[in-house]
Amino acid sequence: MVYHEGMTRTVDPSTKQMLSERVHTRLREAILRGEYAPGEALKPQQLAQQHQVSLAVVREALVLLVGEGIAVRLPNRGFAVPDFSDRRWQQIAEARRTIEPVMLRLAIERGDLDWEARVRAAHHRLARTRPYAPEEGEYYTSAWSEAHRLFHRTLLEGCGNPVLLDTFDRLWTAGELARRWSAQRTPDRDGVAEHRRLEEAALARDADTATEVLVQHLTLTVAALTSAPDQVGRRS
Amino acid sequence: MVYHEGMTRTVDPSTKQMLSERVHTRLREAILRGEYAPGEALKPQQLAQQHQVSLAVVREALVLLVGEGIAVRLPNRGFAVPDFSDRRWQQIAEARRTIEPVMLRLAIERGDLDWEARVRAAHHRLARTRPYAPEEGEYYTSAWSEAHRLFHRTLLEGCGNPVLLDTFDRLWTAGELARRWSAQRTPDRDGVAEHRRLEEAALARDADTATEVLVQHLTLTVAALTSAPDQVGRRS
DNA sequence: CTAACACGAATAATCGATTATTTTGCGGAT
DNA sequence: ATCCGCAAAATAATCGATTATTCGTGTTAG
Repeated sequence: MVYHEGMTRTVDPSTKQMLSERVHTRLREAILRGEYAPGEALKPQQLAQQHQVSLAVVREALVLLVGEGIAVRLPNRGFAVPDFSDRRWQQIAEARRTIEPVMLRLAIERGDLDWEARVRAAHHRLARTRPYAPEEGEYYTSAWSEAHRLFHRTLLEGCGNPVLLDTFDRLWTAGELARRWSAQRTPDRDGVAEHRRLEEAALARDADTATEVLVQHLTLTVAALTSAPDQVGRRS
Repeated sequence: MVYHEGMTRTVDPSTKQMLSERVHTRLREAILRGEYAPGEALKPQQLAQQHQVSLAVVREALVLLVGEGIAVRLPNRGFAVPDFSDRRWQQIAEARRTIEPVMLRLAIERGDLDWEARVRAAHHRLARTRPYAPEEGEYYTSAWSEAHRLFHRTLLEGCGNPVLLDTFDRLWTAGELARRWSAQRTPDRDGVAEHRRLEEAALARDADTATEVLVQHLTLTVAALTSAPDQVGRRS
């Protein structure tokens, strides 16, 4: 009796992922990267050909994206990238202003030494990452965006509640998507100082100051982006 | 040339729904109704046969459920109902205690006359619906559960922020799922009085009292269900 | 007797093709 | 010239079947 050598015991870890997961991840990144216009249709056939997979796989990935709020679905009319309005972006920002300060209080109250260390690490990484790539110019670098997200998330991770952190993740993703298409580009604000003050207040367990800085941080961002073009354009 | 009579111009609104949506809804209700054990596998083949649809449809519905947190997926191992632990249930309850009071403050601050009217209507409906069906005994009636959800949601709808309300919906659903399998049954607490006090404080625009009552409402529920059997069993 | 292995059955994931719906383009009537 | 209605094409939704992976079972080497 022949024992075949090509046993499926040892599998290549790189190819060891579901097709739909891979397509989902790639699509997610593409949308978040802004490679699609707001409202643009996501056509299964085109995507299937583009990614060399079947319709079912693409469809699965798209449904997953809908669940995440990164795509929308119109019955019998296919999938599309959501076209978030400025209004939507303000709503997301308000939701963050509503939820994150309370989470931060919990985190400051409960965070342990490991949390403190991770906050310092995340802040260091953020502070040492250049926000803009001079050559690319367009927008934040992906490295900075990720460091930014991780700093805010790490800060809140002290609360120790995965349900709340999941809520944060959702809001952050929605915000990234909406921010990309909002009317204004991000102004040159001193985000660096704000982040440092946030870190210091949190590690000093000064909840009042920390939440105040956080609210201001979130308010300034959205205000500068949408409702106060005067500040940016300096009219008259 | 023959013009076929069965033109698709006039469509029956009842059958005018995507198959996957219908299966998704039915599955969702079945799971929330507790027809599956925690951790039980959701087998596509079985469900496809049961609902008289193809695998792809069931699969789509299941992916959608995963996105909602009502099902989990293990790569190459299929779908299953999540087995929420008591710990998870406490985390969800804490998340609600964290988020909902702030939302309620917003609602009380912003709610208009229409909101007031809807709050009264929702409370009336809740108060006049019998929580338990004597014959069924097992659990809350679905009518009461829905009225309960709608009362809490209507109360928060005054905030006018769909993003926050979406967050509420998620937490509520997760809570319903987790509560069903938590160790304790719901004790005979005077939820009726709590709801009335909540309504009154909200309509009186008394944010402090309202949030206090809400926090207590949420705390008592989870405490009675999980961490304080003493209160229920009255030991010694 | 234990434990690892091979084999077969069950189930998950994927695919290619079919059916149903919407969109598009054309022709005719007002 | 514009609008309405009917095909034809495009695209979405669904299906049945194929391939890949895991799980259960019996067998055999140690």
